[in-house]
Amino acid sequence: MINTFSIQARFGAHIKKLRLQSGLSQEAFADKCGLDRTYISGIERGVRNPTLQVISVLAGGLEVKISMLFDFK
Amino acid sequence: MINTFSIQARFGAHIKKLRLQSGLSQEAFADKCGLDRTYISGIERGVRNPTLQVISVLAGGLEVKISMLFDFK
DNA sequence: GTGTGACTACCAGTCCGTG
DNA sequence: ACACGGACTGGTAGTCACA
Repeated sequence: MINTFSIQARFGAHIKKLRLQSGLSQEAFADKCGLDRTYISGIERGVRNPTLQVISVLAGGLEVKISMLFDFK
Repeated sequence: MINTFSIQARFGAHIKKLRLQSGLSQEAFADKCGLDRTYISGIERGVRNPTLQVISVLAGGLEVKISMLFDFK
């Protein structure tokens, strides 16, 4: 697959930024998304590789379009 | 997690559209991405739930920004 | 050139906990 | 409120033969 490494790290950092802008804690955000709190933590730290469905859910939880989650790069 | 519906189908359709606009066959596209042809097929048909890393590779193969892969919706 | 079912190894995602 | 760990289950990555 040979990847494009820090995509997870950059994605996670961006998610964190958007979450903080929404004034949500990781826990509140996780609840809103219906995901596990530790999983959100992992995503933001760049150690998780979320699927399309999860990315979609994250966008929903942040109340933004998916494309906005990729407004870095 | 409760599924946010046909996000996969819509994503796949959009990938297909972008691929055709690039004049690539599934095979050529798969080669360019370093992925299997049948895997691309699955994504375009909406039966696969690709991860962030795969999505990143797809964007690279199409030579577009990731956010452009979500320009639907 | 593409759709599809089946397959194994590995990871996505959950749940328990700690500091 | 968050980082980080271990253990677990189901789903995804990646590939094949065949239509």
